[in-house]
Amino acid sequence: MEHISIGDDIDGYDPAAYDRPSVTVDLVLLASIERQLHALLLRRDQSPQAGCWALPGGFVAIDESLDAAAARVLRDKVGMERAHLEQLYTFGAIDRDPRMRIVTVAYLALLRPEQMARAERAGRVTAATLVGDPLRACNGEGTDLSLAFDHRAILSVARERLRGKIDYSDLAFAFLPERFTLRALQDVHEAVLGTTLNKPAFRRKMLDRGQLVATGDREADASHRPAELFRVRDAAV
Amino acid sequence: MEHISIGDDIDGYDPAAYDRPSVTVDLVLLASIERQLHALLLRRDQSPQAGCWALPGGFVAIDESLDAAAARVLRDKVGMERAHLEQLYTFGAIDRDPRMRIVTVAYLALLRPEQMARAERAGRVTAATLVGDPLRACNGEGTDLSLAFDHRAILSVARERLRGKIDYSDLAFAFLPERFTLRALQDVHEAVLGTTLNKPAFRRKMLDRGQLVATGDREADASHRPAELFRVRDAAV
DNA sequence: TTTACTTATGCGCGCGTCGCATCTATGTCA
DNA sequence: TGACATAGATGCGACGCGCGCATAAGTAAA
Repeated sequence: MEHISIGDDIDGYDPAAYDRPSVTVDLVLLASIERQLHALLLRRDQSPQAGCWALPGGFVAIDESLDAAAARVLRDKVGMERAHLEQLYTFGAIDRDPRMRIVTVAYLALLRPEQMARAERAGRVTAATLVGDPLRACNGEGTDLSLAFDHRAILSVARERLRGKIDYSDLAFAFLPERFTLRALQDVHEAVLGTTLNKPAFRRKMLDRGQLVATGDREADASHRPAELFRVRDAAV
Repeated sequence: MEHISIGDDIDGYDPAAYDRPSVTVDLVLLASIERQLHALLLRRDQSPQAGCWALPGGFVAIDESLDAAAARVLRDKVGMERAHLEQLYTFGAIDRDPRMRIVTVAYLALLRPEQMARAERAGRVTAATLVGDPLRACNGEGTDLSLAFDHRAILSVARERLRGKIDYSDLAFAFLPERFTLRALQDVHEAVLGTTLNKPAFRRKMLDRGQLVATGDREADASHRPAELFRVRDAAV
């Protein structure tokens, strides 16, 4: 084993000479349901942090890109084929995992309500509601869930990222089916921002943006006047 | 060596059992000089990509956080003690480095002009101008520099990040000395955005924000009416 | 069929922001 | 002392956006 300082240049560096961090990806899977943000979590049954809730994650293989690893975890651990995936932030504190040194690249995955419901029915993950500031994760009964490792911080960063991007990007549409009402779009914005918005102003802003196309059809199930269904102009999402 | 699939849970995983990516940090060191963005680059003298220009970087040690690694590279490779450091994005394509599989966490470091000049005088790094869209790196004579690996993509992401954040964060002040004129602040914004801005509107917006404090002093060297010097209210930056 | 209720949709007012043009102030330099 | 360059202030107009209100369009109950 050569003696090359870790501070030396990459050129001439022997990758086997030094211990290196492991690299994982963790997925923050979010959906907007009933004007609230929900995240999919796994209940840990092993030590450490048994009984705590964790984000789905997995190691990055040597022959696999970060994006590919995120897609694989989405497929294998959540049972989902496609979703709006976007890199969020990389967490690399020394003691963030007590078992070994792990650097994790967090990804954000935005789901439609039926995707989240289907993943939950598959039984490997459970949806939790994200509320409050600072962020808490609650189950259906409203009791707080304790989160494993630094996953509460990861969820907080995810929510902050959403809040910062929602009103100038088209990421809100990733939470919605292909055809949706303006009310549903506003619900997504309110769930992400945690506030209420002015309806006529929201309506105008969205329509003036030129990104929405009216389909002429209307929602079917409503017990009131049915709203018009829109879709996104480009094949965004 | 046990046979645990890379897709298995982290629990019960032997970190020595599989090849893992190496983790590095790369630093995008930027300054705003004469209404243009400049970046500090290292000229590679070894294969691969000898003669190309690269970002300063280094491996992340096993007992070192990502932020600490970035600070260490800043100190050891650039000779700089303190700077506004902020994580940018993590690049993990399989073939981004031909020597080995490397996942790199890119950091953004914002420098004041005299910091960049001092680092350049130290002789290890050279400043290049970032111009155009898509981004190009030019030397003093205006000829393009060829960048190593995926470092052009990293620089592009850095510039995009700056453009997205400059008008709602206080990152512009990291480019400026403690006391500065409104004209200098506007120059920073124009360098980052690559556009020209309206002077009275910019002035009003900045002053109305309540973040600036007038010092009462004025710049000294001007061959015209000297502008007032301001500073940031909080010890931001 | 009528009536009450709920929600969608459209219209108009007012405020604050921002771009633009213009004017004044204050320094240097010939 | 006057030309010149830039700082700094002010006023006008367009536009975005919050907000209230009127109206339309459905359902459900009487």
